[in-house]
Amino acid sequence: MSLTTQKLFCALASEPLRGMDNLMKRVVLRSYRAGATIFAAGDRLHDLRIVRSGLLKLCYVLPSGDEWIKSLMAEGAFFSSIAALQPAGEASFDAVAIEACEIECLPFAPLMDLARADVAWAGLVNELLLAYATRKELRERDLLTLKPEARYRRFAETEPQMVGRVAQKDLAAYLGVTPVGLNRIIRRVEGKR
Amino acid sequence: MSLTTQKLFCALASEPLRGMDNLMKRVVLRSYRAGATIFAAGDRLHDLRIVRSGLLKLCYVLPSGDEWIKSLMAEGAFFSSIAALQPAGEASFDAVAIEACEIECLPFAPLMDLARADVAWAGLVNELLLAYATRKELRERDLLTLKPEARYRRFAETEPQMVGRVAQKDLAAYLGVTPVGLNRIIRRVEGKR
DNA sequence: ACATCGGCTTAACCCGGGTTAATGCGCTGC
DNA sequence: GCAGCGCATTAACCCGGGTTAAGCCGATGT
Repeated sequence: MSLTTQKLFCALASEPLRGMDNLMKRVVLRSYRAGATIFAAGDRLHDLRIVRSGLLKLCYVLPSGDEWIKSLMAEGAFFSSIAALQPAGEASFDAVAIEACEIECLPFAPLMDLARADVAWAGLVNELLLAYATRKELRERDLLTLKPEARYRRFAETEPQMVGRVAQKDLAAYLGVTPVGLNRIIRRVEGKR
Repeated sequence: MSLTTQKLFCALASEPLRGMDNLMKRVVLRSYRAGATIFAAGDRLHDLRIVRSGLLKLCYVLPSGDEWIKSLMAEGAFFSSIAALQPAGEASFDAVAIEACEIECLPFAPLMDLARADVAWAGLVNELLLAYATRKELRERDLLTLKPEARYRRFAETEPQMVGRVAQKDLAAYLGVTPVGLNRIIRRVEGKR
């Protein structure tokens, strides 16, 4: 079977990776229905997760009950909890399926064993972290320098296919506005056509 | 001489690092006066930079001339441009000294050579990226889930020594409000004592 | 001593998004 | 078919921060 994980790794790696086939045997495929919780804040994660199909959200739920979406992950994306890499680390956010999802789960342990023994694998882990850091950096930039309306415009431009896939309230939580606020923005922006 | 860079690496490394002394010989110390530009958006960076003393800001300057501060870096912090790690990458932000700074510059090339040859060094690079990603993640979270006033409160609580070190306009640019707006917030918050 | 300049303070007005609430619509389950 | 629920829509009102502008204060240079 052809794994999305393997495609991802091959695309990121700058050198051939020995032991790929053995590692791929450790991948477990899990399925979730739309709305299902994939993991919750406080959980210990022991694997890297790669989206084979579907769409999910990573979200912070505040004590007040408000939900803010950290990221939206679609086919080909990978996620986990950075904190969970630390020995005593727990996820600080929830992962919830928006559409039905198939997730490939690759345990950290054998990946880290390879990375500790083989510089090519260590390089791959590096690329994964680099890709992650780059994503966070772009998002930080948008949140810092753009107002809500500009954030919506950019999202609609750069990820048009996503606009139809996520509920408006989720998009609002992702952009950092309330659902009512986003609805107003959409009406205003789309009205100008 | 004792390098901040070496202390940082030893603190992050999980295994002994062979060749540390040789690498440290490649470190160049640079000094900047307050207000000096350390690098500008568009520059190619070829080194990792570690703050030995002083305080600086990394900032996006928009076409409109508005400046937003991505991060504040004080003694012991390290920075560079993630984009600059890519072959054709340029920094997307400016680095400007707030106080007079001494910066240790460590060229990427010998560090990457070590990382490609020695898994212990690859592990260190991993830790550096991990620390960076964690920082970005926390900031993203604050920007997404907190309103300006709450961001100021958190900053004043978690980094009280910084409040006196940075100009109010810089703190405003860091928190994502205008100087006038921040001044209002401070008056409001401090008034409640 | 004086002029200059940048940053802080304050005030007045504006506006975008928050809040609350009512309405309608489509989906699900019975 | 019908009840119920969650989400989108719309409206009214509120408020925090943006904008503009004026005055002030301290540091700097002459």
